[in-house]
Amino acid sequence: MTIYDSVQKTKREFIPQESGKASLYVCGPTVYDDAHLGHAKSALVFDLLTRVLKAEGYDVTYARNITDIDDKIINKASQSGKKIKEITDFYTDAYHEEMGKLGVTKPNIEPKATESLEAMFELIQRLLDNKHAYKTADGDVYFDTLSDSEYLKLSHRVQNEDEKLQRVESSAQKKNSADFALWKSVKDGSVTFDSPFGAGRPGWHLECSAMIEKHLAQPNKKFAVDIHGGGADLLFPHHENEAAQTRCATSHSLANYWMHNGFVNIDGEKMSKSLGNSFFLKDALKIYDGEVLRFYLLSTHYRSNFNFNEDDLLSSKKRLDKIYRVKKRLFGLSSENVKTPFKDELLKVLGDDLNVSASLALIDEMITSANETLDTSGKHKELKRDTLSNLAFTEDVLGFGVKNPYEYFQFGVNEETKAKINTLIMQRDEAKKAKDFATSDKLRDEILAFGVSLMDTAAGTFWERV
RNA sequence: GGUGCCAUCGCCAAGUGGUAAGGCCGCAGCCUGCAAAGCUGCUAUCCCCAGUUCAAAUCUGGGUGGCACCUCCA
Repeated sequence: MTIYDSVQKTKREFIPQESGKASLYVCGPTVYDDAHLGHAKSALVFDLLTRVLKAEGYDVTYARNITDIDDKIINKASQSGKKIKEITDFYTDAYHEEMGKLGVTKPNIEPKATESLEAMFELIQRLLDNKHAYKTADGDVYFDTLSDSEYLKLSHRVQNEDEKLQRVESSAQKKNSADFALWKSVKDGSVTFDSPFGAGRPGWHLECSAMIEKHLAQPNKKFAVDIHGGGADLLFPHHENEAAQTRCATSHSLANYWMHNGFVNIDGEKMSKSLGNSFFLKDALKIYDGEVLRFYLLSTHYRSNFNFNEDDLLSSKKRLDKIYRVKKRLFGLSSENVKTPFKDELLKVLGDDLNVSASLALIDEMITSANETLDTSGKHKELKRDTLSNLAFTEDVLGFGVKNPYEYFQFGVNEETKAKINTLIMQRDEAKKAKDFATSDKLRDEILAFGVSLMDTAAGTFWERV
């Protein structure tokens, strides 16, 4: 497959370091608040990537971290009076639950910062030993950006000379304004971790480098991982700094391929707390089926910025509905795995840097063609078999159409309402049989008032939530 | 100010040199007791200007208009 490498800024054929295996590391959430649509987008994109890699036959090792040491977490703890772990556990659980609803497959490895401190210490020590890091009088440890000739090559940034040579006269005692903390000394008695460098907290960038070394990297390889992913905003400074640390502390570079997903905006504006327009997943999931959100968020190319908009979401839902309607037409038939041209084509377009749009066009064509044939009389045994197999493949690779179709269409309708609707449908059927259309139409209006639509089919009358 | 990205039908959105995928909406028809669903048909020459080429939405230059990063951020 080909992958757009956001560092080389070009599409590159994916060639893993170890034949048949692919390693992927993605920056996960800092668990101090509810996950929003942006977190969902990132998780979905890399979930899709792992699914496609697996479908192409790769043995994928996928790691996504949980940042559970962070100033924001500590602030939240001191403000709320709750314990750190109470907060991080709560948001970690919530994250897992919400991602599950979006159909995001769990990573193979999900390291936490608090469980990776030893690896961080080791990395810091190596950087101190080889003079890529220094201690300040305050007890902080900084990475010396001037010591790394490759610094800023990743993000293609230029630092002007004045800025570069500017000595920072603050209490931090940084040599250079671009230097970043590997270890922050904390003396006020608040949350600290013991380390060979004194009590304090690790720098954010260090986490990822350390976890990659600990869980994924093989020392004799040129790159620590095949692919490193994350949100577009992480390229600088986060990934730049990660790459610098790994490059200077180990014998290999951090990643061979870099992938960055675009941002999610709400009605044209960036989500932010100051604008008060953050769309949290927990709220979105109350209104929309998780799979609808999955479909919508993945419907645009991962590198583009995504503008979340309710009208577009509804048109995405209608598209997903079509998958479920054909599933309904074939419901209950046993499926078998057969080779079809559709599968090859689907994998081909998804293998082109995850061209989801092209894959959706293929799915729509496949469904239309199946419906067209099913509309004509006949058994169509082979078509049914192939369509079921195609749908199963779509479920595996894209995660679309994984639910029971009847339950999908009844999302958000409570049992009491379902019972009422079913009673009314039975009454309407009797009226229809008696050709009492005035009554049956009146009953239909009553049913439609529940916010559902009705479909009379050969197999009976079905309803869907509108 | 520095760096970079983008501009395709009413809306969403593929396509990076050979003559515009797909979806939503809309219109017409088939089907239906009537609907709904499904199916069929119809709907763009690709922001502007100049250039390269036998050939450009796709390459180059200029312009206009959006956006992102440069501070924590998916």
